Parts: sequence; C-alpha cells; structure tokens
Amino acid sequence: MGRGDGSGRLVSSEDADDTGTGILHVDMDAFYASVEVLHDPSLRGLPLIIGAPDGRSVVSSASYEARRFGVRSAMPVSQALRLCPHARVVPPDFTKYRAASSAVMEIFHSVTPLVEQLSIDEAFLDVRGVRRLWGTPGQIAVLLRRRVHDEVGITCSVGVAATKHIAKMASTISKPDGMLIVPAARTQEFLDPRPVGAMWGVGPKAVEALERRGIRLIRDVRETPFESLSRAVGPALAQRMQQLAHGEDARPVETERVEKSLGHEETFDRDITDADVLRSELLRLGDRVGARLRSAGWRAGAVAIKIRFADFSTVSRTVSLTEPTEVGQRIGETAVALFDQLERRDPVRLVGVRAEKLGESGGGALALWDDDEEQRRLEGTLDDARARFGVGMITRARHVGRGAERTASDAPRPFGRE
DNA sequence: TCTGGGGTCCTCCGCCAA
DNA sequence: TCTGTTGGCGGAGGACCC
Repeated sequence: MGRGDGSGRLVSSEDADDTGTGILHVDMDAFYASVEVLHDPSLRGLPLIIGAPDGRSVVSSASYEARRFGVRSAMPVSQALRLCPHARVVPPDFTKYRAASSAVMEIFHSVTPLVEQLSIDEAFLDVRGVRRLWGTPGQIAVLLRRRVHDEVGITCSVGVAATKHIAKMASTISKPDGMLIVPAARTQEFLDPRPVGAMWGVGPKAVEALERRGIRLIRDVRETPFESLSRAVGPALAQRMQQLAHGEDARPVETERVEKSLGHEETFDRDITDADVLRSELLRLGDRVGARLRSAGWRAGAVAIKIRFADFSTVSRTVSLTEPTEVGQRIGETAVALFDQLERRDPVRLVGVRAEKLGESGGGALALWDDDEEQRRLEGTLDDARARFGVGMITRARHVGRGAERTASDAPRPFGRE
C-alpha cells in the first residue's frame, strides 16, 4: 500500500497495486504559498505565511518551511510570527489563486468529465470510465501529478482508492508531494489503526466526546455498538462514522453543486460600539450580497445576520422574506431590522449578512422512536431507514428538519382533526 | 495571545395547527 | 371548549470543512 518516510507521511510506488480503485482525491500542497512562490521565485525555500500582516488576521496558508516551526492554518498571524519571527508574511491575492486553480481544474477535466471540485485547491475525480484512454487509476494519478507540476508549476498530493472517503484520507497522509494508493481489498487494514480524528467530518469536539468513551481508533468505531456511538456524537454522525469505519461510502463524484446560501462578513480592526456604524456596515454587506445574488441568478428567501461581540460570543438572527429578493437594499434593510431587534449592545467585532434559499438550510436528520404499528405504513421512510441502519433495527422512523421529505402526512392523524 | 471568511450540515427548541 | 399528542417548520447555535 505504501511506505513511511519517518514523518508520518506514507507514499506508494508508481506501480503499486491499485486493484478495485477508481476514485482520486487531488489536493494542492500549501496552495496559496505555492502560488506566491510561483509568482516570486525569490520566496522559494523561505518560511511563508499567507495572511494580512496587520489587524486581526489569521493564517490562510503556510509554506512547509513555516509549518516546521508550528505555524498552522487558522492560527492568528501574530501568534504565527511569535513561532516563526523570520517568516515572510504575504497578503492573500485570490485573483492569482483562482487563476492557478482554474489551470489545475482544466487538467483534471482533460482527463475525465467526472470532476467534483471541493474547494479552490482540491477535487475528486472518478476515473473508472477512462482507463482505456489513460491507464489504471494509479497510472492516471502519476500522470496528473506530473502534469500539474509541469504545466502549472506546483505540487499536489493524490489519494487513490475505491471511495471518496478513503481517497481523501490517503491524499492527506501522502502530503506533501506524494501519492498513496489503497487497493479495495486493503481498505479495512488501512482504516483500522488510524485515529478517529482522521475521518472526514470528525473534528476536535467529536474526538473529545469519543475519547471520553475510550473510542480512539477507527477500529474502535467499528466495534462500538451504534447506541453507544450515537450517545457520544448524535445519531447522524454515528451512522456516518460507522459506515465510513467499515469502508462503506457510496457517495458518487458529483460534478454539479447547488449553492444554498451566500453571504459576507467582516471583522473590524477595532470593536465597534456605535450602532449607526454597524447599521451602515450591514447595509453595505447587504449590497454586496445582493450583487452576488444577481450574478448567481437566484433570490434570497431568507436573510440572516451574524453579530460577534468583543468577548467572541456570537448571535445570529434569521427571517424568512414574504417575497424573495435579490435587491441589496432590501437585504441590507432586513439585516438592519434584525440587528435593531437585538437587545444586547456590547462592543461588536464582526458583522455578517447572509442570503438563504428558503427551505434548504437546517436539519434533515433521521430520528428513531419506539415501536408504533401506525408508523409501519410509512414504507418508504422505513425502507430508507433500514438501508441506513441495517435490517430489523428500525421499528419506527421519521424525517425531521427543514428541507426533509414529508412523511408524517402519510399516516392517519391520531386525533382525526384534519 | 487571540481567534478570518465562506460555506454546509446537524441538533435542539419553541410555536402552531390539526 | 379544553387538553394532550403529533408533526411541520422556523429559528438559533454550534461543529466542521477548506
């Protein structure tokens, strides 16, 4: 499968066994920093921090030279500079990054139409249908890495596996500038010894909750009864984790993405107490949101604001609009109205405005109840639930949350007052 | 010591209607 | 008319991702 290089990094040889694979996850290495080096070769080999040099900025990206000093993404720039005082701080330039990203994505699309761009610097590729053209998944990974290097000038890491989740984990482990192939038959062997936090969607809070119950490795997740896992992290995450821990991940590579919300937020250099300043800021953000809605070609069904106070506590308020809109002024005025309803008037460090498509945010979880004959009529829901949880486990189920499919109306009302 | 910005998804709660 | 139950849905907040 791969060999370690002593740093925890694991890579495969170019001709490693790739039986049963077909999904690639490609991730650029220290993307923003690499693009900056591309534009200014004198930066090569230096510890680089991408982030605004002043104010309350955090690290957007750091070169591997800076990472050696403990610098990490999302760390305040001031803290990063204490760790690595001689680092060069470069303000981010997204125009450059988007151009480099487009060039990379173009290479991917020249190999397969099944490309799912996850973010500016990573993508999934389904290469199962293009073997005749380009070779096995492992050979395609080698080809892509070479082309990204030769044609764009940066390095990337590639995970090759049978599913998206394993491919994603593999690319992370192979970083930087590596490739890791996990043949389908060795999926479980790959997963079992890894920490739960290596799973996609399991963050620090979930790790903490799991470790309190002695669940540290993916093997532990597999061997823990669903009920225990569910008590630790909730039913939705527990279900997903158990499937992933068994190597099950049927999610296809999705080439199209429908956005559900868009917004802007801004942190002030200094905390603001003047409500009029905050109101004009909300109006300005509303205008920007409106402009983006118009270019995206959809209208807001709801408007949300986010206010973060000096103590970092955050409140949000949302309101559905009677008439969907893409007019910035209307969005801004709605945001101001929401703000004026807040009672708290502490100093504010951040304000944000977001437009939502109605009925497409919020929950959608599957919840479980005790036995109830009536609910058995909801065949579709039960079948769906059985498929997710295993046969015989479900006696009663429903979907809850906004945007979820309606199921309860299929059953007779208990008190017959339609 | 200080914690960005742009998103998605999940959980919980309260209100309302049937 | 009142009360209890259920389900839908809006909203708030938080976890997580890059």
